[in-house]
Amino acid sequence: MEDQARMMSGLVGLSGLSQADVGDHDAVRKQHSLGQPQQDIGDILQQIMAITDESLDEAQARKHALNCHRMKPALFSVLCEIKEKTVLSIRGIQDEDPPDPQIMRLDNMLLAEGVSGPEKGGASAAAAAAAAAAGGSPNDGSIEHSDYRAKLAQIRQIYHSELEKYEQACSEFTNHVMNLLREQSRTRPISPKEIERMVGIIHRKFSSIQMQLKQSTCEAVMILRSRFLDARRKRRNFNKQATEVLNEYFYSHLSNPYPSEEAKEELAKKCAITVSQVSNWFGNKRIRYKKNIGKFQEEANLYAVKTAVDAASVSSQASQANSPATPNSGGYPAPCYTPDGRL
DNA sequence: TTAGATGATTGCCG
DNA sequence: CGGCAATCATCTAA
Repeated sequence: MEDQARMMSGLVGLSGLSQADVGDHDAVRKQHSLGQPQQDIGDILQQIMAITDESLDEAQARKHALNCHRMKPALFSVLCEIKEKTVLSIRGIQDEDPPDPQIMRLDNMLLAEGVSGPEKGGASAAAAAAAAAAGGSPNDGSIEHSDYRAKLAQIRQIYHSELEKYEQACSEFTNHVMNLLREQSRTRPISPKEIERMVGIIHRKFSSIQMQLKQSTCEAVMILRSRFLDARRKRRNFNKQATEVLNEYFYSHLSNPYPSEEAKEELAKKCAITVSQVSNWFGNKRIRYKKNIGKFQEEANLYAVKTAVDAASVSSQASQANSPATPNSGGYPAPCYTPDGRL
């Protein structure tokens, strides 16, 4: 009966019940002041429970006494064993997961984009070079290039500072928990193995947070890339001189406006654009000219005259007869190109 | 703000 | 693979 009362009083601190609800306070006090704990486990438990009822100094003294008790290590290991067999064994199984393939994928991508790799790495330079090669005149290209690099550097900086913050928070928290558990292991059955396991759990939690960071960084990089590498979004009209050169070629080869590979290269060099841009231009030009020859008539005449004048000036023979109003009179190919008229 | 111009892309064909 | 046709996305002049 007395034992029961002791146990009940011990529970008071934990359950929040009032002393009046569980029994005679003075009787309990008397038990506490009995001095050295008895050798049976029930007494030790009782004392552990009773700690909550005592003042801090008293509690510390009692805690120390408990720690020094010769039964303590045995009891501790038994309780740890019991705990291990029940809760932790269940948890232990699901904790053993292999390295996440998702996070490896994200890591690889960030490395490839030059975000997580070494500063100013080759990867980012390569990506920027690809951006420059993707389109636009060299001038615009270099502007986009530096803009792209700046944005990428910004993303990289945010990524690294966030990562550092997470790592710091993780290690701080881990230390805190470890200290707490070590401290509590003096009064609770917490084995080093369990502490280790807890650290593992914390690390997993933080790495899942890190994965979110990596994921959002990847997204940001993808958006950046799509914005800068999709040339359609950053289309620049060719400069006047380039258009002039291309038109000259087109109208002076109206009967067969299909420049050879060499001619394309030549034109590309003259216009400071890529060969594929030349191809695009001719493809667009042919289709649009064909669709509406009338609309291009004036332009055709203009370039016919232009070419004629150029040729005439080379032969140092004035061609006064030619004027925009009287086109196709210089012996140059008339705008006779038709869809079927491809020679 | 908007219509037309224009460079790029995509899908298909021979 | 080169070219055509349709279409997209952006630029530009009015």
